[in-house]
Amino acid sequence: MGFSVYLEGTSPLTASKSEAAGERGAMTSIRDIAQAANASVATVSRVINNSGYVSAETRARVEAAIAALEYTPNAGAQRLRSGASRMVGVVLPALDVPFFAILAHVLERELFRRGYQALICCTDESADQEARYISTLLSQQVDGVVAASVLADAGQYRRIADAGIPIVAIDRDLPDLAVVSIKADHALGGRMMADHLLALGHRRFAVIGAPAHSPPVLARVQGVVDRLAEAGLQAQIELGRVHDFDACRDLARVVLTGAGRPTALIGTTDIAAIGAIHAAIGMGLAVPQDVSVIGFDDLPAARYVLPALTTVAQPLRSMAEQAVAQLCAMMAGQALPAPADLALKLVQRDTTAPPPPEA
Amino acid sequence: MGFSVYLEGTSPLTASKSEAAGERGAMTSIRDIAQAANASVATVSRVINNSGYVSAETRARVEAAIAALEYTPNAGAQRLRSGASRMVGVVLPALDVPFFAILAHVLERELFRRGYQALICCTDESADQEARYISTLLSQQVDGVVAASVLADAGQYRRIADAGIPIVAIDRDLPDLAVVSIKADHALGGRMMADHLLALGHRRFAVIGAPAHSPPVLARVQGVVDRLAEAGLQAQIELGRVHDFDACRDLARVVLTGAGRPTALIGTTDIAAIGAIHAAIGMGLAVPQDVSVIGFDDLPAARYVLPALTTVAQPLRSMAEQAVAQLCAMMAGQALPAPADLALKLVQRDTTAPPPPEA
DNA sequence: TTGTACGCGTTATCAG
DNA sequence: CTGATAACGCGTACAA
Repeated sequence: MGFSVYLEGTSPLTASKSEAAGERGAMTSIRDIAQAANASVATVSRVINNSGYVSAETRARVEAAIAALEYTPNAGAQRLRSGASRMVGVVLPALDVPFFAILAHVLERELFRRGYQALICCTDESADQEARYISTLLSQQVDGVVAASVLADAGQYRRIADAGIPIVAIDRDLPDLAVVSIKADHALGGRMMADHLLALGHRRFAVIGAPAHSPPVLARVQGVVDRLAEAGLQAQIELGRVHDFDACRDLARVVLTGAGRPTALIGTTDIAAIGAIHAAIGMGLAVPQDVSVIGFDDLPAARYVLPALTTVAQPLRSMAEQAVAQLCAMMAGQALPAPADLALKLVQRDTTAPPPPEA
Repeated sequence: MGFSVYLEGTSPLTASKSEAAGERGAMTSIRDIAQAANASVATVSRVINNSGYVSAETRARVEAAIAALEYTPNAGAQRLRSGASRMVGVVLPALDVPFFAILAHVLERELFRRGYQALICCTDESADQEARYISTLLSQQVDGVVAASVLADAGQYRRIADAGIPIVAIDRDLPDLAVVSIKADHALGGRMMADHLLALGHRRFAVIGAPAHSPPVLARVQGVVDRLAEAGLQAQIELGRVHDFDACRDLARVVLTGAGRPTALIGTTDIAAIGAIHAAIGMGLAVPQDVSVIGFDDLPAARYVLPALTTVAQPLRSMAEQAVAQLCAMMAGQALPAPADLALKLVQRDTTAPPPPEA
């Protein structure tokens, strides 16, 4: 009876609370369902987390109450208590660029499959933005971070690493931070582009594209340069600052206008190559009869152009999958899985052919 | 002196805690900086939130401590305390589809600009996934939701609405849920496509594309049908289930092979139209001399194809901006801003021309 | 102007 | 097997 009196003392309070559901409906808490199931909060917690012993009968009562009251655990409270948020920050420059959109898509999907929510952060290539995003991620206590940012400033990521949060870098390095870095061999990719065109018989090359501040892009260019040097050849190189269709097309136009017009145009990306195709055709040149064009990435757009673009495919989706696998291992404190290979592949379509006879 | 003794009593505890920073570094809390600044937690909180009175001197000390200890507020605790998470759920089918990627990009950027973190959820068009995402959003206590999902099952969103969380729908309706819906006039868009081709003199039409379960797509088709009916004409209609380049190309190929070949192909989206161009050219037909093609959306890819695609542009970015503006007003409990108009625009490029003479 | 103390919803520890 | 209870970090009445 004394027990009953104690309950009566607290219940009016709870009643008045559920009454005040006016604006932001007060969440039904573990306590509400404890009361409804005639159990203690501890027992309810045990049911929810499958931890400790709970009799089948009690469990049934609790589960019924959970279903009836449409209980949803409060993630904020769980996080406060446990320190883990089941959230992962995904930092990238933009989503309206297919390369990063595809990356983000696969990352998000794989993370969610394993019970993590992705916190996607678009830095717009602004260091300022990036710093603010990092603060947010810290504040949100993310359990891990995937960084696909192009910014050179690794300083911000030090704050993450210092907090003991594991980081995986995609398509870039994060020097001095003990992290995993997932990326294709871009220098090799450059060599592959040059190789293909050399084999077709080309001797006059130009490399056009952007963005010049991106390490992967520069690595590709270097690969081209190295391979051509081995053949005793050089390339005209025109790199722009912004990675934009129009800008790349204009770059190609300049290259095609100069004396000793190249017979092979190497785009640093598919977009650059597509711009080059437009430039050539706009000048009355035939692709690939007058000029060959090759790209890099093999984005969906590579198949949309006519003629369809020959390009070097990057295993974007595998990269994302592998990044998640590695990060999850780090977050769980397990041994890192062996890195699967990220082989590049030449995809020959319709924009490359032997150079015209007179060249 | 008694004061000093009191401090000594508590400090060893704090010291031992910061020592145990082993695995997941224990966050520096408001208490740590209170101690460092020789102030109380209340004062520190006041400084952080700019609420209540704080002397300039104290404020300076506190801010110095915050900077020195690299304090970051614990979002989980803030949320637990305040009930607001400063997070917004963004539910869409996929990110590897440019239409949604662009939407997500602008939504994310605009939300962050206003202090909200986007929680991007890709449902992959699976009702099951969607339900699980909704649970997560509830669990995370998001302050609002933007839904661009294609799923017809509005039932899940009732759970959100029931929790008193404001919802804005983009590019779809959410019937029976008192929400704002941001979308272009797709029926009018269909009419515009038909109008343009009729004005050029076309009389034999086909509509091809996907996905057939998308209300906006169906509205466009209906617009085409209505406009053609006014001209006493009909169209052959072929809608597929998956919205995929190859599938759409195959659809167009079938249409172009049949008797009474159409002179005008209307794609339900840019991707469908691009597929149609490939089909036509692959069959030896010239675009636009033999067959005209028009698309819908004006995605970047519309400019990549050759010839460049004539299409009806949808103000994607304005839609996203407006969705955020509306949602923020709802979350702040303010009056909804007047909806700016979302005018469609015909973008004439190189895939439409008068039909061939013999037609 | 500043400090104390309570409670938000959870989980984990400890008694029963 | 189950229940009471102490934190987690923060914001805020209320007291000083």
